[in-house]
Amino acid sequence: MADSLNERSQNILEAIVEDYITSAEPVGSRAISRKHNFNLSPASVRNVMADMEEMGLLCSPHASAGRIPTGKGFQYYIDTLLEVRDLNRSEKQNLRNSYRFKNMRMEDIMQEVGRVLSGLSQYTGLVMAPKFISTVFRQIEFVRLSQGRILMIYVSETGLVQNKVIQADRTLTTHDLEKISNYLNSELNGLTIHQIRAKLNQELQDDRIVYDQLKKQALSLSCAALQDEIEDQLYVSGTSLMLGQPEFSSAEKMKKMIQTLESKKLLIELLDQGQSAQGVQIFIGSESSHVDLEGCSLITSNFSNQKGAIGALGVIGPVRMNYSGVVPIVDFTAQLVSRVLDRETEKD
Amino acid sequence: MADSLNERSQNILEAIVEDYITSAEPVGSRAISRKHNFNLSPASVRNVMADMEEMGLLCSPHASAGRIPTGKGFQYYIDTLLEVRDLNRSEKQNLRNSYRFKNMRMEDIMQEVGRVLSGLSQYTGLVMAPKFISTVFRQIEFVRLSQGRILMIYVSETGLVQNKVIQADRTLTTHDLEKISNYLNSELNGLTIHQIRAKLNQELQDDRIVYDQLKKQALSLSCAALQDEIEDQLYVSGTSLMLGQPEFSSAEKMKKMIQTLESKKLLIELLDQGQSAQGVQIFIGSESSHVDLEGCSLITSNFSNQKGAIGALGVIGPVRMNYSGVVPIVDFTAQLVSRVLDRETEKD
DNA sequence: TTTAGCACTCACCTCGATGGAGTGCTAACA
DNA sequence: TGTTAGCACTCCATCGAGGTGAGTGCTAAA
Repeated sequence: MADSLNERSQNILEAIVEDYITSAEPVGSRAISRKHNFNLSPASVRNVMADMEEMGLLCSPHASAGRIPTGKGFQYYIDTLLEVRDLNRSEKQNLRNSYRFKNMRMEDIMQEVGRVLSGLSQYTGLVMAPKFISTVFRQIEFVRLSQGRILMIYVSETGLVQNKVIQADRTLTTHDLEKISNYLNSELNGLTIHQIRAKLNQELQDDRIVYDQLKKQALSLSCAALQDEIEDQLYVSGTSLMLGQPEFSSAEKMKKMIQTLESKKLLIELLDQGQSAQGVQIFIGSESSHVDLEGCSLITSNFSNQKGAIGALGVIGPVRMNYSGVVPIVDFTAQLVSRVLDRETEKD
Repeated sequence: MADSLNERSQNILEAIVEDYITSAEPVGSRAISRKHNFNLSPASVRNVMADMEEMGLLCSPHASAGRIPTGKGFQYYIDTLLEVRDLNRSEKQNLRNSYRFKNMRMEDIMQEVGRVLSGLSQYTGLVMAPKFISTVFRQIEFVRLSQGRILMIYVSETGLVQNKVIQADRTLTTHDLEKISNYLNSELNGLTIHQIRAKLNQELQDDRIVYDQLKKQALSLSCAALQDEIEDQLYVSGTSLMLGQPEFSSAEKMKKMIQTLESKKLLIELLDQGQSAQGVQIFIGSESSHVDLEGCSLITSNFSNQKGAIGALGVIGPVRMNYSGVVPIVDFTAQLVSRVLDRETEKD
């Protein structure tokens, strides 16, 4: 995309981005020429900077301030210059020890992951629980509520509990429901929601089913229960942590950020977008993408167990984020969570 | 508590509080004497104000500013001067129409209530779901996870689903679990958790139980499942709304507020405190109570169905809150929610 | 091609002056 | 005795002037 830079320009861009990441202030030519020993005078650095400003990689808030990287500048840095090292053994062990998953519900695990992510990164942690449609069936139960409504409780193979209220035939007795759930539990065990839906559609076509009362009721109930999507669950933690960053020092910007995090919709959308990708992804909320995320970056990774229950986790913070520090944490955490999901699935 | 005020002082205090509620700025003697037709000169008003300042009901941010009510001043206003009118029929109908509870899960209802409360009040809505211990048993199910862990799913009579992972005897088969849950579902139906715990303790004393394998297993499992508390669930909505208030105009204060709302612990504590009370309660977070809530007020009310499932809802905002507008909303919403809980319980 | 030098720009800080809102006090008045 | 007009006083907010420092762009020399 950007015209390619020669090595010197790259070095200078890298230095500017990294200085800016730690200081959050415009970086001047003198600082660059002194701190990093390029053996270049400030004047030379200025020339390079002027070129990069023209290319749209840098900008200056006003005439006599230093330069700050633009969204495009950060993008270039991330695509070309950023070197992400793997965590070493003891770092991995530390990270593992940060997480306490013992005897936790799936919900608690997700929340814990968010909390740790945000604590380690000092930004805001995001975790999207495995999507309903990608989960594998383990068990379903029905509870009769008043007025013909039925509470459906679905447990996925990883122990994720989701529930939903459905309107159903008033004549169904508790005993009927029990028979139906028994039937479904034996029929659907081990299938993904995807497969289940295919199966349901197929059986809907089958005329013979009208003769089997139980099957018919089971079919209509499971259609109501499993055909529609269930809303994604997004856990946001450490909102206040991120607000310590200088980019949110003005009350105005802080409020906007909170609004964005609170509505969740946009975040879910973004996490969805990276769903087909493998490994860590970085979104930069510059002019291009959504207005509400201007000035923010999102580092995410998917996690999934072997059967394919797909969720996502990550960290959202200012564009001026410590990428080299946060990326490996997000990456390894996603691997850890994937492994935990697999452990849940294990038969003993 | 405060030395009683004569009528004129009361009128002036009321005027000051109400002016301050709408303007968020210190109120001067001239404004009071002009806008409200007490037929008093500013000088007279000043005399009264000076007295009330001495009594601790007012204070002035600096020598040449007007007065603002202190926490104590607000307390006096709320205790003595505030007149809360009931909503009229059409207002009630409007409020009823704001809530869409149809085919919603308990969780969704709680969330919806929070959203509407915050939307109507322009402050932050809080809803604490009925406490586990106060709920009435409807159904329990067990799902085997890996490594001898069992997922317990508990549904209360109002349709509130709670789950928990317990460590149990590895030898329990799915079939055993089914028998146990059937047994428990018939034994415990309609009992409160309170009653169930008493029953469990009693049976633990009973030696004969060792001879009945099923009963023994059921007992140990339900102890693990129902004996401990389950964490309270608090729904917080409209955080960003409240941040529009001028008291949070500084980034510093905004951040503090977010932290308080995010940690939830303190809020749950406060909502718990009002649990024995009836009707609407108002907490003023002045010097007396917790530091984190300085400058905030909390308007809450409990809700409960006839069987006693107790939760709480309310609104948190700056001390300078529109009490006369918000109190009736909180009050009537609590009544509505109570009625919804009862409807859930109804047999059809 | 690089660099030293220099003029220039602009944010930021401080300082002092000004104006306005509101108070407290005092003395006069009903 | 309570109320009020008048007045001096206090303090904040705003504005503009002036100085400072960081950093730039340009030019000419090495």
